[in-house]
Order: sequence, then C-alpha cells, then structure tokens
Amino acid sequence: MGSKSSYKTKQGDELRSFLESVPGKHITAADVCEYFRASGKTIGMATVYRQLERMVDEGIIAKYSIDAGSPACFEYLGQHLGEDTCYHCKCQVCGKLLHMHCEELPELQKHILEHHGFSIDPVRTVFYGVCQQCREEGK
Amino acid sequence: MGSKSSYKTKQGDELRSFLESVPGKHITAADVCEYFRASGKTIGMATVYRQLERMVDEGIIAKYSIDAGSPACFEYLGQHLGEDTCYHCKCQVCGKLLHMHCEELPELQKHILEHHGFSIDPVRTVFYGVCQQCREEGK
DNA sequence: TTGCGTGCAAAGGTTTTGCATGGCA
DNA sequence: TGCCATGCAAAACCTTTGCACGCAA
Repeated sequence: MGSKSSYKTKQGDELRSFLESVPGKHITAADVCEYFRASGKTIGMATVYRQLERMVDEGIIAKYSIDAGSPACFEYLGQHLGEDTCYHCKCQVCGKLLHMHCEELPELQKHILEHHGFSIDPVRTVFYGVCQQCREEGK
Repeated sequence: MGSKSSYKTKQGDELRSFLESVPGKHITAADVCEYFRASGKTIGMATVYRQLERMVDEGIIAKYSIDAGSPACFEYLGQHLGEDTCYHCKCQVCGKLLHMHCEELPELQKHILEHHGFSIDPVRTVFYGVCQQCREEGK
C-alpha cells in the first residue's frame, strides 16, 4: 500500500492549497466545487472525491461522516499531526461541530488501550452531545 | 414534540420484538426486511425507517451512522437505559463495531461537561480506532 | 368513522464508477 | 510515448416523501 505513483496536477495543487488556507474548518466536497467556481475555475465532483480520498489516505486531511444522509466533511490537519490533537464534538441540537482540547483525553486513550485493547484514533472520533449554548437555551 | 398518538400495529410489534430478541446487536434497515422475509412476512422499507425513527425518538433503540455511504445501524438498548451505558468502538480495519464498558468514561463525561461545557451523549458517541485483534495481526 | 400506519413508487441526496479525453513525466 | 488524472454522465446506494389504501381505535 501507499505505493501509488502520483502526478502533480493543477487541480490537486489548488485543492490542497485551498484546504491549507482553512485549517480547522470543516469542508464538504460541495464546498470545494463552489470555491473553485467562485475563483473562476472548475473542478469535477468526481475529481474532488478522488483527491480527498487520496489525501485522507496520506493522512494530511481527516474525514468525518457525521450524519447518515448529509455530506461528509473534511478538515486539513496541518501541524497537529502529533500529540496536540484535538477532538471533535458534534452538537445534536444546533448541528455545530466544535473543537475541543482536553488534557485528560490522552490519558483516557492510554487507559483504553491498556485495559480494553482498543487503540483510539483521535482524528476520526467524534463526541456527540449538546453544546453549552444549546444547553443554556433549554434543550 | 412527543405528543404523537400512536397505534399498535402488527409490523410495529413484530419489529420491536425482533429488536428485543437481539439486544446488543447492530441491525440495519435491510436486516429487518430480510428477517421479515425469512419469517414469511413482509414489511416495506419505508415502514422500517419510520418505525425505527420513532423508536429512536422514544429512546428504546440507538442509531449509529458510522460511515458515509453505508447504512445506519440500530441497536436495542433494553435495560441499560441508565448509568450502565456502554460506549462503542468502531475498528477502522476490520469494520467491527464493539461494545466497551469502562468505568472511567462517566468521569470523563463529567469532566468534559464541567470544564468544556459539552454534554456527551454516550449512546451516540463512537470511538474510532483499531481493535486488539487487528493490532496484533500487524497493521 | 376518523385518522394513523402501511406499502409502493418516485424523488432526493451523496458518493462511486466507466470511459474517452487531456495533461504530466 | 506511457500512464495517470480529469470530467462528464450514469450508476449505485441509502434514505425520505407523496399518495392511495387498509387497519386500529
């Protein structure tokens, strides 16, 4: 695996630099197309999905499949490819996807690996629940 | 919300008792249809989805939308409608969805609520990662 | 009888795939 | 020149919706 030869293409470069320009933001395939259209360029949906899939495999972006019928969203990982990973929280009420830095999570990760044999991938894991704002506004 | 009058129907009863008969198992809408067909009965896909949605609203089953293009799966919650909730782990290698009982998770839940303002819903939250078996088999 | 549940078919949306063309090396 | 990437269209897939009919209350 990982032995794919790959060409450098205009679309791939533009897509990558677009994603790099919005670190921490969650982008759908449709967002990418719209961005290209707004820039006067075009890109096919199939190309977007193929490029994104490749980048996920390479580990430079993350893919989140939050809900059943809604589009997957992608996020440039950039420099937090190390210990400074942040987890994600998805509010079931307002639908927002939040970032969370928590010092206890690496410990939990370690505990679950040692006691339950499961190695958590922080990049793909999403906590579902209710955010503070929605909780304060009464459910 | 929640003020729906509801009729008792043959399909609803059979679906419910089928789900009750496989506690802790993960069932898709297609699985339900197949089970009915195998029993000599039939049920429409739309009915399955509508009944399942209702049961999710009632809190007696949980719905997991794990991957982008694959079907959502449902699970009868039964008696663990309380503190004895279990979390789920999805192995990205073999695709299995595992149950995990962990005493530390309620504490984490509390910590995140108090320090990060986010109220986690254990029923919907899924940890992504790699299971023990896959880890031992290399990769 | 009233109105909800069901079933079929059609629509909706996201993602994947086939195939001819164009671009990178 | 060889091979990969692209783009368009079509397909595949899961899920939702519309509408007429049937069944529960």
